[in-house]
Amino acid sequence: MNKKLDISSNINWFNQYSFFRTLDTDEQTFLIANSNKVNFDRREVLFKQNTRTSHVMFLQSGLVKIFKEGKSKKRLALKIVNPGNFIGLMSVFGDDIYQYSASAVEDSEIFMTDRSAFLNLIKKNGDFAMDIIHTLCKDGLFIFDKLMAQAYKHLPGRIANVLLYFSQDIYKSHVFEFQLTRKELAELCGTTKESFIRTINEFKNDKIINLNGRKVEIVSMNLVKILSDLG
Amino acid sequence: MNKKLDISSNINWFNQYSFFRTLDTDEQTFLIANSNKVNFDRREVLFKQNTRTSHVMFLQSGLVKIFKEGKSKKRLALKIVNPGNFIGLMSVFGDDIYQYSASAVEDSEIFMTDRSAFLNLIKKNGDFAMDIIHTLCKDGLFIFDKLMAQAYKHLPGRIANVLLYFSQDIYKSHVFEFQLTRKELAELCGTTKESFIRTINEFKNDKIINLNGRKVEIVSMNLVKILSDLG
DNA sequence: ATATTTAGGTGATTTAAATCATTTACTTGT
DNA sequence: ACAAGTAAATGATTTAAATCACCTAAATAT
Repeated sequence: MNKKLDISSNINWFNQYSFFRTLDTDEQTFLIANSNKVNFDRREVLFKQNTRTSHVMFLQSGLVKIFKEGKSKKRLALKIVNPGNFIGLMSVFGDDIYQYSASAVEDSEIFMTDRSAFLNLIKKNGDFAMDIIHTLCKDGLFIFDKLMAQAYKHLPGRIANVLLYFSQDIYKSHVFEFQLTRKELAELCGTTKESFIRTINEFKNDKIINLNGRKVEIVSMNLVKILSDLG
Repeated sequence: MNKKLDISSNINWFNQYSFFRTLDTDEQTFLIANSNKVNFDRREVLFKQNTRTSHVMFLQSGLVKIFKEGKSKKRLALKIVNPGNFIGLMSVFGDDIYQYSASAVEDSEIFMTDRSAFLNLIKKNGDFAMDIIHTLCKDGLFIFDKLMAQAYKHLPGRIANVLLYFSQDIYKSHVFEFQLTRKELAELCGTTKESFIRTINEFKNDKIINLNGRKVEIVSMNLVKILSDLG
């Protein structure tokens, strides 16, 4: 599950991700020397809320869910992480303890870097630091948007948000297949599975989407956007 | 309202704030040379959502409210900024456009730095960059907590949160005076003024707090914590 | 000084969504 | 192939909080 990294074979995939673009060859070599690649199976936990932070994780392939657990097994999913993005940066550099959990939604390859090595690169390379800062800001603004939606949008609006999120950010297609259960989707909308099912089936009955099990087709992107907008 | 800064008189207050601790004398001089001090009166707007970002703002004295405006004049207050903290960093480095507004809750002195000069310091001084990263992470985690509370805590729990927030983070006392109207306090709890008034008056009737206009005394900190915890 | 607006407060009513209960349809493991 | 567990779905009921309507008390403007 955990393997040492060979430098030459890794420099290549580095350059496809904008994050490592700012690192020079020495820095890339240093990063690789202080990292491992770890594979996680679907549903495996990457890290659990309330455990100590240790590594910076970068998703190479697969799909990862970020979620928070509260009292009486209530869960709220924050987002789904796409390949080419960091996982849990906010906790690693914000607290010694993870403030949320992460689990693999699909089989995933994670590039794990020692926290202190990553910190060295940030301190040494200002452009790299700025990329990280930009990402953290974007992430923060995303959460603020979710907070606003949670406070003021009704369920149809929040479900429309999530449909747009999957279609535009995750799968980049108007047809896709959820890799999450209804309960998990409900957690992403900040509601219960029953309410989620009822409301998304109304979308289906109103022919705004086609829904067959986990297969979705957005029939009227326009209506979904209007629903999201009106809240 | 806007005055040029004299270097020698400013180096002093710099050192009382941990943020500028990592800057050497040259960097401090550079920062001051690229900054102005601006005063805002109570209720004046520092920046408005959907306008272009331009400066990094640091609160020297006063109190500032960060809030987002949605459809049909719905507002959600994110937080109250204390002296010694940056205002709107997340938008300045996350987007060209402010994603939220800020207004002075009390008369406030703002130290404003040109975005590009601030960026230079981040790129040049890795420790400074790490401090900024740490702050952004903390801010992000704070919003995530609010999101969780908004999704799963009932109003009494969210009001208890806000009471703890004022008492522990803002005023650092169990007696304090709100500088906000009931409507603004409601916006900080993600509710309406009517619901806020009803619920906080229940706290008063149950002798958990004393409330007289805007004057608050937390009578049983323990009960407030329990209410916050149970949700 | 008086009018007008803004803030604080209360009661009655409605409403969105949670909760509870149960059924049916899939997966997953042995 | 079958049992057992998990996921999806739907109806009935309850509930927290929004909305609506109104009133009083301060604050601000003329």
